[in-house]
Amino acid sequence: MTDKSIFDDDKDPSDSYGYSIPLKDFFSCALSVDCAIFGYEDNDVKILLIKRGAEPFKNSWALPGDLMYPRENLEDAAQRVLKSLTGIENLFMEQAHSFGGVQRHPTGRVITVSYYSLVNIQDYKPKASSWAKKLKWHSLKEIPDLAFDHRDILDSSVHSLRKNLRTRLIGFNLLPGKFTLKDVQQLYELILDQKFDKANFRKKVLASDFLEPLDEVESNVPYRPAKLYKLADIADNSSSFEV
Amino acid sequence: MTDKSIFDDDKDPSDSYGYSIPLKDFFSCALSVDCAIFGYEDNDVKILLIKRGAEPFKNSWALPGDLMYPRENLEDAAQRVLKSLTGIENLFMEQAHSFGGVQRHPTGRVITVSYYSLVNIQDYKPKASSWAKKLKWHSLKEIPDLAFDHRDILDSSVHSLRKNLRTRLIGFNLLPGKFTLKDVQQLYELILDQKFDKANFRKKVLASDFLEPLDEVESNVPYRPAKLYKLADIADNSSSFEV
DNA sequence: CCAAAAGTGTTACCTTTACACCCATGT
DNA sequence: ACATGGGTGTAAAGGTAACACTTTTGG
Repeated sequence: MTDKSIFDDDKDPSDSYGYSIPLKDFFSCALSVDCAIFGYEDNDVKILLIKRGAEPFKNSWALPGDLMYPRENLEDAAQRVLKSLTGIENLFMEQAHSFGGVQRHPTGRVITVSYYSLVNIQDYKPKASSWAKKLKWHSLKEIPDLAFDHRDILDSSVHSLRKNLRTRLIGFNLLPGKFTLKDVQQLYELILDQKFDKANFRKKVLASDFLEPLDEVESNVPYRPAKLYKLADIADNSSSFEV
Repeated sequence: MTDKSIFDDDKDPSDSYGYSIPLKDFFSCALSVDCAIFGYEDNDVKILLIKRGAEPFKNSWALPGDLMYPRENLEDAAQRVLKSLTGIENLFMEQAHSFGGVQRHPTGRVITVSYYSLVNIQDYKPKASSWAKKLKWHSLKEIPDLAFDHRDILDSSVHSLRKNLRTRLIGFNLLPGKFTLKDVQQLYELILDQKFDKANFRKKVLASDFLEPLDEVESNVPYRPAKLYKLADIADNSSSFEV
């Protein structure tokens, strides 16, 4: 690990061109990426956690995350790490926030960049691999103690999620390929912790043209089956939808 | 600088606990912070740039930014660097985005975290210091070539600024201590590149309770002087204001 | 027929928009 | 008096919220 002496002579270099500590001492940090993958199932929003099989924080639950290679783009690192630990590939993730507390990693100075995304749990069957011992979708209502400052990272990701759900299309990512309008409404109510009027919610979501009606309805329900919809092809991440 | 060999044996470590390259090789990156400080003057939004007096990109214009010490919090680094290069102290800055392209810094692997803030140019008299040779408020309309990927960082900061201006209070930071409603409107029109109806804009901004009227009016104007306002004490960064 | 949830129409209310008009001041 | 920009009122248009209602299914 980094020579401890680096830490003992931080001085203000601002009075000269160049630096008062050797340039190489600045190049002693590591970067990591942490992925907050939200899923939706049983009318509940869940977060994908792994059980760490490696030190530090061995056996603790944590967000899937790992060190970035020195010659790897941040985005590539996020993709690689997620795939390596959970098997999930090619998932678009959005950068959320960077965490740079000095003491946040016991091994040395590690700054982490968090990414988040939303998936429908039915569509992904993640499987623990590499040093991830276990993997589980945890309800946001019961989050265990997490490694490092992952609780802060998770909270910050939830915040980004809520903020973006109001203005962007990302919410639909959580739903299965075919879904009812009620599913959409329940999802929004759950994430935003807010009730919507059924008639008005439908009008708004249908008016947005993001949904394409299918010639299909629910089956095996003891009441009038609801029409099924899919996400319209034209809808992309830049489309806006205000609830 | 970092031993080149680190870069030549990046391998996928996902098949074993631990890593296929020595742990210390991960700790070979540097972090930097870059500050996008927006100012407002003469009905124009400007960005504070420094002329670099040190390699690399010596003599190029750049956002004020520098390497973070290995034992320094990110936020502390942002404050220190801004003060060191421009003299501006205790300015609240918001984290915007992190940039981690492999080739973005010629010296080695440097990931940068950008921060931004808004100030009223009248209130700050920044002065180039440390390795900043010169310092200048540049109109956003005429940005010179910038060092590193600072153009991308600037664009991303402008984007964050616009996004937040619509829902948060930050816009008022750009204004002097006393200002007219017209000043507010011009600022919003300028940043959002959009015209607002005078009567309606006034109603909205006054209804928000963010402004406190002063017993004072403009002077030396060849027409009816406008009433002056100041930002109300109760208004904080969490207050919302929708234009 | 009933229960349950899907799905729709109507109205009252509120906000936004557009625009006209009056007001205060320096010259 | 008049030109200039400050400041205000109002009515039309549009969107939102609330709620009652009809429809379709399984039992």
